This record gives sequence, structure tokens and C-alpha cells, in this order.
Amino acid sequence: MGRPPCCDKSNVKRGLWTPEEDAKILAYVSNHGTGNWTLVPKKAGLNRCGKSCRLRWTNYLRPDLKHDSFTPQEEELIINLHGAIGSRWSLIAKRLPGRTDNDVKNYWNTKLRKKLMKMGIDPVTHKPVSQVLSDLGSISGLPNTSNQMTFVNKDLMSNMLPTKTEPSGSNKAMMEHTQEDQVPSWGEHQIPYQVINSENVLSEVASSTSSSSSSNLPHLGSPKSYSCQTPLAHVAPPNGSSFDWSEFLQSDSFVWSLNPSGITLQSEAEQLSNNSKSNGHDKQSEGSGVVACGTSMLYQVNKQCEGHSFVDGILDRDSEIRAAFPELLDASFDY
DNA sequence: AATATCCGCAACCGCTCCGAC
DNA sequence: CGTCGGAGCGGTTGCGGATAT
Repeated sequence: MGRPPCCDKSNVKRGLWTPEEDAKILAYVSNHGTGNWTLVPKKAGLNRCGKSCRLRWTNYLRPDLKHDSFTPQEEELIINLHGAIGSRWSLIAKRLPGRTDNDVKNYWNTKLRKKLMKMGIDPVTHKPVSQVLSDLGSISGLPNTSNQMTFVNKDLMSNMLPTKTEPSGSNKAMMEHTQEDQVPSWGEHQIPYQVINSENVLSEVASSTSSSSSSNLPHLGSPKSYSCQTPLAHVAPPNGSSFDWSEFLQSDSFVWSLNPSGITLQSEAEQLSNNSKSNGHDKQSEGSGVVACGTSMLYQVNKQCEGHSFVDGILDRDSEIRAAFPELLDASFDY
């Protein structure tokens, strides 16, 4: 049989930690280190679950943690990483010394997500809202139209819906646009985006990663996932078959690209290769793990490039889409 | 001044993976 | 082989302070 329960959950204290409890944890860890957390409450004289002690230590008491506000550099890095790998907060936090996954997650949910939405960028896909809407329209031929609603994430939907504080006419129009019987047809102006099967791309990443577990992959089958176009980036393994997310993210060897299918990570070698052959032709999928791009316009947004941030790249692209298809993407979205 | 609402953050919940039993 | 705990993770909740009405 298995082990006995670690604690009696009905008899342990829950809720906010007191300074006295914090002091006991700190004293215990300084003397014994972080070993078996189930023993910590008993040895430290705390009426808490070991798991709760571990969380308190890792998220708050660890001496290497920063408790000041996020810097603009950290903010940009979070946005970039979230665009590439989604809500893998622990991986993102590893790129931010002194920050925990909980810190990053809270900062994203309370600040960055809203900031992106105000800028007209869908915080899940990291695409301009206008492009997400065009994607929504371009799949209007799907048999089950009710499924189309799953393509619009809840943030975007809530942003579209008229609210008490933002009863704008455009919001109302956008909401009407999402009604299933009003999904527009783009006709001859179908934006030439090539839909990439995210499951295939990410499966390639997974299959090339011997150490990765399934928990490191996006939950594509979950209700909040997108069933066709990926909410995540289309990721190309930088160096062939051997690839590890953690090592990759902790290196500075990747370059961000924004293309009309989303955000792409490319190795510098691939970027150079693509630049050498970028003569206005589409980039189709070239071998395993290489990301397809269905247009001649490829935006290379180097994260170290001065004066042209990741967000600027998205906004530039949005402006071009609006300029190219004014009748489709004007402010009213009136079909 | 009182109440309602918003917001940020700490903590909890529930899940998965892995290894111990 | 099945059950369970430890550890880690992402999602969600609830509290308390700030702000608006």
C-alpha cells in the first residue's frame, strides 16, 4: 500500500501567513535547508500543510526573490515569452531572476493582459484583434458554426462586449460581428494566411525533446484551447532534433519573428537563411520543424533590436493589414 | 461618510508526473 | 501492479486596500 497522508487537512491552518509563522519557516530552512516539506510543519512547529509551507517559501520567503515592481525590460520579456510559449509561467520565470511563476502569472493577469487588450492585441494569440477577427471570418465554412466561438478567447470576447465603463459603439459592432449568423465572408480579399497545424508543430518539438514531459506541452485538447489555429507561437526547434525548452529559453540565441500566422521563433542561423532567400516569395514548410509563412512580408523582430519592439512589430503589421483591406477592417466592422 | 466596485496579490485547488511503498 | 505522497505546475479564488459613486 501507499504512504500515510502527509497531514490532516481538516486540522491544519489555512489562509494568510503571520510574521511568526514566516519566522519559523525561515529559521527552519536556515538550519535544515529545503528538504522534505512534509516534515517541515512538524519540525518547525507549524500547524500548516507541508505543501502550503513549500509554497510560502518558494513564492514569498526565498531570500533571492525580488519584491519590487517589474521593470519595462522584464515586462517586454514576459510578453515575448508568453507569445512564444504561452502560459508556461515557470519557464518564463526562469528567465527572470528573482521572480516566481506566481509573480509572473499575477503580473500578466493583472497588468500585461489588460495592457495588450488596450493596444488592440489579443493577449492569447498575440495577434492584432483585427487579424483574429479576420481569422474568425476565414473559417466561416466550418460545418459546426457554434465551434467558431471557441476561436475567440474569452479576453477578446470580454473586450468586445459592451461594458459599463466602455459602452462604445465599436464594441457593440464587434459583438454583433461575432454572432454566428453574421460571420463575414472575405470573398476575393481573403487574407492569404496559411493556417499551421499547431499540434503537428508542437508534436515535433515534443518528439525531439527526450526529456520533456506531456505537462510541458500546451493543453491543446482543453476547452480553452483553439481547435484550429494555435494560440501559441509556431515554434521551430533551433538546432535540429535535440531541443530543450528550458535551455533554449535561457539562451539568447533566438530571434523573434512576427509573421501573419503569428509569432515565430527562429534560430539566428535560420533567420540568416531566410533573409538570403527572401525575395518576395512565400516561405513554405521546409523540413521538420520549420515554420510555414504564407506571405511575402516577414517581420523579423529581433528582441535586441533597438527602437522597434515586439509590440511595435505587431502594431506595424496591423496597420498594414488595415491599409491593405480598408473595406474589411475599418473601425466599424460593419458587414 | 457610507457604500459599491475595482484591483492586486497571496494562497489555495486540482491536475500531472514520478517514485516509494 | 495499484495506491499514495512529493513536487511542480497552471488556473482560480478570496481577502484587503484603493478608488469611485
